[in-house]
Amino acid sequence: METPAPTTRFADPPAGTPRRPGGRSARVRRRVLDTVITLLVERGYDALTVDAVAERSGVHRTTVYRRWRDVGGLLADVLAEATGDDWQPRDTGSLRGDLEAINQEVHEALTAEPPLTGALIAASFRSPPAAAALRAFWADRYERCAVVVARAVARGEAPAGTDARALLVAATAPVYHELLLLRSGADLTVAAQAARTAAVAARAGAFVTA
Amino acid sequence: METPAPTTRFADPPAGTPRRPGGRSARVRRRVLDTVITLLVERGYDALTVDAVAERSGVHRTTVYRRWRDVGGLLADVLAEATGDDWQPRDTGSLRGDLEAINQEVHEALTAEPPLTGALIAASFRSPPAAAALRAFWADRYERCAVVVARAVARGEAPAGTDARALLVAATAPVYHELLLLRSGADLTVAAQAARTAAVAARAGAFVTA
DNA sequence: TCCTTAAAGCGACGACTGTTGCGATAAGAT
DNA sequence: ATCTTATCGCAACAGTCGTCGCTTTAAGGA
Repeated sequence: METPAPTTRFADPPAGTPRRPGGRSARVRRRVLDTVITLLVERGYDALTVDAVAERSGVHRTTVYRRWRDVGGLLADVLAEATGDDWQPRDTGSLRGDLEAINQEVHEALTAEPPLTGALIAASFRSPPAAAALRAFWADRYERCAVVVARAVARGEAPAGTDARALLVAATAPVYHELLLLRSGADLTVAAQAARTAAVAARAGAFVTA
Repeated sequence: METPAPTTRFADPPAGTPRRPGGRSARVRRRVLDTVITLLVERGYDALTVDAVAERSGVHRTTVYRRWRDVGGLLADVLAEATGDDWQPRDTGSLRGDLEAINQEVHEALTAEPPLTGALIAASFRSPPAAAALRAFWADRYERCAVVVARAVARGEAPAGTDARALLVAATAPVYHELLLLRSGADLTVAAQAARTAAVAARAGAFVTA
């Protein structure tokens, strides 16, 4: 004659936001996320299973499944934690130089071993939370890079009204495309070439929208 | 006192190339590949398991596993079959128009429902055969598109020595980037904008390598 | 300090994945 | 027509994935 026990717990917050975020939950979260990074670095993406994370971290399988649902959820949480860093684009003195510097970092991230970025992207195709986290990460990055365009406009390297995002996408997209999709064994010249092209197009006013 | 039976069959050709490609093997292949496409269209990528394909096609699980190994192998075979079509880029009379037409097709492919292209790309991150097939497909497409650049050079819209592949990648990469990675709800203007930018850069000689 | 109950731990389960050994069938050569 | 053997069908298996009902622990409020 009591109220029936709820069949599902954790109804409202789907993952990562316990209503008692204190001591134990915090410790569990920390141990799990640390383990995710460790496993990813040591054994790569394919070895990153929920079971492996659970065993290695000493947290029970069921707990991981309930709080993070799957590997994508785990990666999303790791990524969310990493998004709030203090990264800023370098200031090299020219638009082309700035874009080249950005593209070099993109190139490094995409060719790093183990392929952490690649793992996140692969996961984003299977897990909506991972996709959302990655989208947020990139939105943040592109926003911070807008200052590069502002500086270029101030120097007269691009006309006023230049669409910063479009310019940045044009500069970086070829690097992602070659390395991630076409998987050509592209070296750093791709990064430089794409940056140069975007700078030329910007000067010609190709990114002025209105 | 006979030679011991080999424990593994299908040693040399890993997939899809039986040494007796005749009647039965051909029928099995056809039924399986048709089923892959059907399932992909009807239920999407996540429902595309080896078991589902086996059951639906009436071919035994074991046979599918032996010939195609996994879902990636199945998709790779489907893709290989689709690569040999007679596709050609449209001739609109201008570089910008040609690039726009190409980008429109890319846009369509990436936003099609169900997301067949997306499924292939997702699979390419997990299966080397699928990745190889996709790479071959794109290499073929970019090669066929080179004629667009040749026409542009002939019309004087780009200087001689323009790197066709670099130009085409610059034109198309932003569309893939926005739709696949950034997942912004980008409409066709992205396609047009990227084509326009690439055309401007080409005219300015941004793709002349030497 | 005590109480309520959110969250973690536990064991078992059904479903699915991929493999193996063996027998049955038929492709392709003679 | 006959024979060899590549390929397919079959059944059973271990391993993994994700879930569920239940118990135990401890977070956070009184």
